[in-house]
Amino acid sequence: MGIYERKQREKEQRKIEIVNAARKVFSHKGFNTATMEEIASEAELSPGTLYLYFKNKEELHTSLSIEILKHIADEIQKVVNQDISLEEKIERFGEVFIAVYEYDSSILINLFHLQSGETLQNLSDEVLQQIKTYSAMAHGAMVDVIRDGIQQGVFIQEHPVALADILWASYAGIVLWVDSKRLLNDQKDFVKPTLKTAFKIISKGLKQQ
Amino acid sequence: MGIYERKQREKEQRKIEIVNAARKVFSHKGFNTATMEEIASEAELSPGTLYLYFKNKEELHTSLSIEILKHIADEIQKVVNQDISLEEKIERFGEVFIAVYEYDSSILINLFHLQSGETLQNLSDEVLQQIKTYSAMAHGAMVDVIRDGIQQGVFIQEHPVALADILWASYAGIVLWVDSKRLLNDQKDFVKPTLKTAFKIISKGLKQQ
Amino acid sequence: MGIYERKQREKEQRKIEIVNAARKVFSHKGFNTATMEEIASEAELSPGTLYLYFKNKEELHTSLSIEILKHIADEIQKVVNQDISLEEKIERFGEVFIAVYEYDSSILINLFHLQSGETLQNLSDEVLQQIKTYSAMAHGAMVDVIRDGIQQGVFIQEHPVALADILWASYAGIVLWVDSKRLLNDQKDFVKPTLKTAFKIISKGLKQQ
Amino acid sequence: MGIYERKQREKEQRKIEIVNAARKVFSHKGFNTATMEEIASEAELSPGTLYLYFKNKEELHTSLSIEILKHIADEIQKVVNQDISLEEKIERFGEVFIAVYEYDSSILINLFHLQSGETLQNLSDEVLQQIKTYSAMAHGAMVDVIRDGIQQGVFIQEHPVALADILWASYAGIVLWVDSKRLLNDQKDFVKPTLKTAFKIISKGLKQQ
DNA sequence: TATGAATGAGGTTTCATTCAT
DNA sequence: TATGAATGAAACCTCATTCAT
Repeated sequence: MGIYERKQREKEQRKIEIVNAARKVFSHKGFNTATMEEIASEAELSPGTLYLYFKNKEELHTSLSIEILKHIADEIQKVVNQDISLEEKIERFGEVFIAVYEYDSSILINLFHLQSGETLQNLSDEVLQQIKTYSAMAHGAMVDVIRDGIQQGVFIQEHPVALADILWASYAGIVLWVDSKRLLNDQKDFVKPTLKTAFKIISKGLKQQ
Repeated sequence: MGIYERKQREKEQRKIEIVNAARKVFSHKGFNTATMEEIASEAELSPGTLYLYFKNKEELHTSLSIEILKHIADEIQKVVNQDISLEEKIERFGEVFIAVYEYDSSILINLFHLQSGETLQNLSDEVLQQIKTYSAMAHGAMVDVIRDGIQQGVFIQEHPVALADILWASYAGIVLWVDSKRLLNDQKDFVKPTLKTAFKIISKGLKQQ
Repeated sequence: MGIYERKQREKEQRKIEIVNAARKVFSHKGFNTATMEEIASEAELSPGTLYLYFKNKEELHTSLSIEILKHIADEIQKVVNQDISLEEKIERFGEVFIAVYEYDSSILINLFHLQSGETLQNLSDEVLQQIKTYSAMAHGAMVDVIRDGIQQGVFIQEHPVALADILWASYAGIVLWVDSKRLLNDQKDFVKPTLKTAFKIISKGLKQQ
Repeated sequence: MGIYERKQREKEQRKIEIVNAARKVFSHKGFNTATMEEIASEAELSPGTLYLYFKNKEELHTSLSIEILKHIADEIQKVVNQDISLEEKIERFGEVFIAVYEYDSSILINLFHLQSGETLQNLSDEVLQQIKTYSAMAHGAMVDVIRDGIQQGVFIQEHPVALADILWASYAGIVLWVDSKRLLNDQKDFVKPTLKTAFKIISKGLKQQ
């Protein structure tokens, strides 16, 4: 491994550390309340250093969403590759969202944040493109499954992209909402069963007949 | 009408004007980017005046969500009272969300924002209580329909509160998500058909058999 | 009594009510923290009305000091008229300050406030003149006693005006200081004995031999 | 000197610069009228920088009083260590206050301000503790002198702490008052002789017989 | 005379971002 | 590359004061 590659890898590593610190702080405080200084301190770096790796606060925040989009895309692809029925795959997609939620419950809020006009308008074209790409990847795998299902007559006859959107949105939305109810009610045990039920309903609704 | 009542009504009117101005500005700019000065200027008032009617920026913003929660609760109640089948009611609930979305597409984002931990933690108990109340009202009407459906064997056997949550969350989430795709793609005409499909899927998933 | 006199008297009465309310609020909160709205509310009037009687907040605050200066002048005059020895009069002057302090412990702070450059520079000439006048009256009576004492060889040979200043300042300063120690220590019973001792010391120091 | 010490010293230096600027502006304008922007500009810094060194305006202001309390404590200790009679020490204490007054005539006003309830209630516990500490140090030295004097039968038999309070308060109060008369009368030369007389009176009053 | 809603200037404070070291 | 002190713009919010009624 040449010196350039090593440096490159160290740089990549440092970036990951920052993202991890950022996730911790953004999760805890939310976008507005979190400060760059806190994130720097969590990453055991100085504020200035963050700006060597990220153009500004917004893009640091966005990188969290990109990271998770990548992760979701990967996990969904794994489900697609499994040797199970299409219906089962649809249900497993839901479990991907649950896993993401359990890893960091604030992350889906970030995803929705990201999509809000306020945020989108302030992003650089480059980052916007990244989001579109990874988003498309994650969706793409879903679309494939659905398209297959339609062709085999297992799923209802609708535009597969629209169906993938619906799947994605309702899964993400439900996780988000159920989580917010948990915040309001301070009880936690209903979260997972409710989500399971939700995914069953959606997948049932998708089926032909 | 006495002088007291007139004054009271004027005051109420003024509050509505402020809320309208706030909606316009928050929609356009989002919570952070919007400034109180802009809102005041939109309402043709001075900044200080806003604070005679709302304790701070946060509560002004929240009042938008409360307003819409009230509206949703009303509309859902209207659907409940209609002389149509339970299945149809479920689908009409979706149309309530579409109507809200068409009235002001940013408003559902507010609702999700509102439920995020970041916001909830900064709210006064009084306002928090209001949110819980209206939220409960809106859900309550849904729960009634679902409970009836379960008893009549039309809907699947699950906890009706959980089902209402799922319904609400997936409807709101889908509207939100589909809207964000519109923002990313700059095309609009797929929004409504996609939503319609979504609601059909959910309501189908709810049904017994 | 003509209608003009009655009106005049009512006006005077209203002014006293405002001053009383102002004293209560300023005592409790201090000059900066107190608001005109609070004072108005305490006086069961509207904010605007205060401005019919006082040019601004500063002058309303100053009027408290003028009021107390008048009061001190009166009380000191009473001591002067008593049929007691000059030495005793000097000690009784101290009791006047104690009485003022017991009536409203914040009032001597006001007096010192008043004399600070910050305040003096913002006062109208008219009010400034009033202060000088009443201040001179209060001092005048002291000066008379001291001048007599000097002539009778009871007090030390110094400029009587200077001695009166010293008397006034040390009495006021001690009351103020001892009160502030009370605030820091949350104990109260040492205040009066300490003051008594203080006055004894001063009056002893004044004496010839 | 290592790099850490240099930085530490620079930081200390910067703090002193800010305090100096603050003293100048607060002296000239008083607490309310002075603005942080003015102080920053006087220190040739930006407003934000002040907040790196002081939590808020109140604590910056208070730091002036703490500084002077320290100074007074030192100077009084020096008097205590001098090889002069106890009576002389008492008179020299007065000169400490005169010197402080001549260094910055507004500073004793700050000290009295500080002790007023309005200010004390808004101070952090930490700062409050500092004030108590330095205050106690300054008083402590006075108390020692007085206690000696009582034991030697030179001073009157009273609680030495109370006597120190009286000494402190009358000295500070007199300086303050005499200064305010200067402001009202626009003449200056009577200040020092009056103060001298005052201290003579007090110290005479303290003496046994 | 009294009201009290409205004003709007201006203050404190925060914090993303920069840049000399 | 990393630092972290300094920046300074800009936001929120307060409240003394005014003025139409």
